[in-house]
Amino acid sequence: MNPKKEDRRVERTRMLLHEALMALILEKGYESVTVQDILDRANLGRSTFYCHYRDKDDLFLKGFDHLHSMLERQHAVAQESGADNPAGFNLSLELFRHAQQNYRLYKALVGRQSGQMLTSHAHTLLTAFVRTHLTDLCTGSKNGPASAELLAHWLASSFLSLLTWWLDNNLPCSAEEIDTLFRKLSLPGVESVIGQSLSH
Amino acid sequence: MNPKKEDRRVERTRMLLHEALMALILEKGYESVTVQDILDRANLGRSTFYCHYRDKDDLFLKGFDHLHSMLERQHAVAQESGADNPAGFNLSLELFRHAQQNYRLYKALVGRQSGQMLTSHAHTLLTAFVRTHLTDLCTGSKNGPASAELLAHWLASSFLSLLTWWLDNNLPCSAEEIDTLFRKLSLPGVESVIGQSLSH
Amino acid sequence: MNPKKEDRRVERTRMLLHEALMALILEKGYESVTVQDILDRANLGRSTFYCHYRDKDDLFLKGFDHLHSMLERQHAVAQESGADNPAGFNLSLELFRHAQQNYRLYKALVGRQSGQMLTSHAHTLLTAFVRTHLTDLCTGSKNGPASAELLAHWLASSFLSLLTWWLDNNLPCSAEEIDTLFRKLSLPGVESVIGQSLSH
Amino acid sequence: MNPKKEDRRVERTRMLLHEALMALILEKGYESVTVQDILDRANLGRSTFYCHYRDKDDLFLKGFDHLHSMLERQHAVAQESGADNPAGFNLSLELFRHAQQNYRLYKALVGRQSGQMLTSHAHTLLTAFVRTHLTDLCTGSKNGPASAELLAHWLASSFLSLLTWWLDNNLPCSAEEIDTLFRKLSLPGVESVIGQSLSH
DNA sequence: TCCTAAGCGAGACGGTACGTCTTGTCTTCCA
DNA sequence: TGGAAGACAAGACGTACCGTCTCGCTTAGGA
Repeated sequence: MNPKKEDRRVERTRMLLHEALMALILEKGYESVTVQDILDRANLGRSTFYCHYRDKDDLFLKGFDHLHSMLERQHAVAQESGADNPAGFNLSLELFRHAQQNYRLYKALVGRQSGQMLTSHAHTLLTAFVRTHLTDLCTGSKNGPASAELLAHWLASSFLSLLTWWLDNNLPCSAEEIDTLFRKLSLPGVESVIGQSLSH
Repeated sequence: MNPKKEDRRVERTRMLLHEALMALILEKGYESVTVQDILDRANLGRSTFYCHYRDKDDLFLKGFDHLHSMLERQHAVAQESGADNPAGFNLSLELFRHAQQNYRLYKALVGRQSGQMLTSHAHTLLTAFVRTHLTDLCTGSKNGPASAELLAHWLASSFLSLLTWWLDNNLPCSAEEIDTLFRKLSLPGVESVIGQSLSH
Repeated sequence: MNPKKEDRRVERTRMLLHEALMALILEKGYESVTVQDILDRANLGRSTFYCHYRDKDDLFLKGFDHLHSMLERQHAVAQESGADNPAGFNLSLELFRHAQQNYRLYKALVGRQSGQMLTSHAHTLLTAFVRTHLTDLCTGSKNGPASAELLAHWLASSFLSLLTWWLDNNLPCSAEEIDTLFRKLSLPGVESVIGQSLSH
Repeated sequence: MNPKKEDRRVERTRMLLHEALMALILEKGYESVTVQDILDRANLGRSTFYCHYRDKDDLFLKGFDHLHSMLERQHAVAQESGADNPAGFNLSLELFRHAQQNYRLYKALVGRQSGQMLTSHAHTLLTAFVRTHLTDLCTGSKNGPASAELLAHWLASSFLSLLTWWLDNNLPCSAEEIDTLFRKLSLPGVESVIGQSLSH
């Protein structure tokens, strides 16, 4: 009847673990962080960790889940606001802005220290997202469906490349500027391949 | 004058180790491969391994060295053949071709199974290479030197993205085609940013 | 107040390790016993061993500690029961008896198979013990303190020599008999050197 | 017919190895000395070592052989000079003198640093030697042959105990004095056990 | 004088044990 | 009763020696 207190404790424990991991990633890089490191930092026992998470990766990816949620929400918004911004490319700006607001978190999750795991996870998600929106555009063009897959893959890489650079260089410019750069770099290439102009 | 039998033995041992690692990467992925796995596969003793290489990563990266050598040689050729192909971008086709010729090797080194280590190493090398050739182009344009750095970073990502996709999808098209795609995707973006046309 | 179950587990683990070592010493001799042998015999994991002991020697010497404790307790008893038995020589009989009662343990710890380490450790302890009690006797005699040191050293050797012989020959006589022999062999020599009669 | 030069080289090599080992024993103790240490010190190659000796122990024991020879020669002399010095006890003085003359060698071979191996080897030899001479004395006495064995064992221990102490304390007294001590300590005990006076 | 056998340096090699480290499970304690 | 504490098994790691081995170089006695 009163799940409050207990859930609070659980939530607190998870937050401690999450924050310990983030702090440690920024200090030593993802790969060097040990489960024991996290435990020591969070002042928790070993079993507590494995009670909540399957392993280090699990804890790490759970911390990434709200990014994914945002991606989904962004998708909905993009659909509402009409197709005037094809390929969901307005997502990029939102992501850059979100990264700016949660600088330290993003740096731990996506930056040079983060290991490849999350980056490749994010790459997969982004690719899937972009692919959905590209398939329409590519139909009818001379490029087969392989090209849509490839384009999605490439666009995700392109975006993550800029995001990573931006974070690892401590946000040398505004989110709007880096987003503009992303569009100026990526869209002409896409257009030249699908032989069709994108409104940007 | 006579590198003799001993060197032959050493060379044979290193080759055995190298090939065992490559085979195992393709089977189980880089991270899962154990030093003992390599030893068993190559029929060698533990100390022999550590006599030649510091650890698994060392062996792996040594196998990547001739790629680096090729990059360097390619650089020399590019300089000789004239600047008609600015930014050294003819390198990309050579790399795609080389990857095609050494398909299995590249797949082990760069593909999905390879872990991030080499990819990030390759990224660093490519970035450095491209940066050198971009600096000239960027001077005089409105973009500061930071942009040259960023462009190099982005171009390296773009290239590796296509290379990875190509390898992981079992070479669905010819090296020339994937290179054309790379150029069509990447160059327009670069031109639009530096505000200058590249001959391609 | 409650040392509880956890400590029981630890105690059981240590006992398993200790008994495995003792058994293996009797089978193959101390030097030939491997940490892995002990682990296999005790059905324990490698890290468990190193969690409790620094190395094989450590485990071995810890098993010797209660002998040392007994030596200390014996010392107390000897002091109580009066100086009628000078030089603490009644210790010898107690040691022989204890060895008889813990035949297999002593054989592993002190016998031919035990390596030199414990023997020399025991020698050091015995020497220290005897020295303490000899110093009084030697003062006033013509021998300097160096002689007390030497006598202690020699007595310890003499005792260990008989103990070793007795154990390695599977207790060919009773503890009382071997102790009598020890006294008949050792005390006359001591008396002849310090020029003073010992009640025996 | 003329094995000269080659044997000289061989002899020189063995001497180098032997002296390297002795020096290293005095520096670090027998157990800590590595075959590689010996090789480095002697400026010899690995195979050279194993060409002459089976292992470190072999080299060590070979260095002990002339002590054994001396024991044998001493035995012959003792027999010639008559049985006026029963039990070959005049050997002890010769040994102490020899040890004094070859102080550093003995210290390496017998001292605290030497490991147990040689000591136990020497103990075996001494025991055998003494046993031979004791058997006569013991026959007819109330003690069975086991006692002769035990007495030999004990006498060897007693002698080695004093020798070790003498060497490890840097020869605090003359060979004659330590020998006198040895006899004053050991012979009364022997007499008291075999119930028979020994001329000393 | 050349030849041939040996001693020798150099060091690769297979193997075994070491002590360290990290992981994920499992058991027990305690609030 | 469920979270905390931490003992435990498992097994990879990189290091240290060992004893074997193959290979040339050198050197000296006999042809």
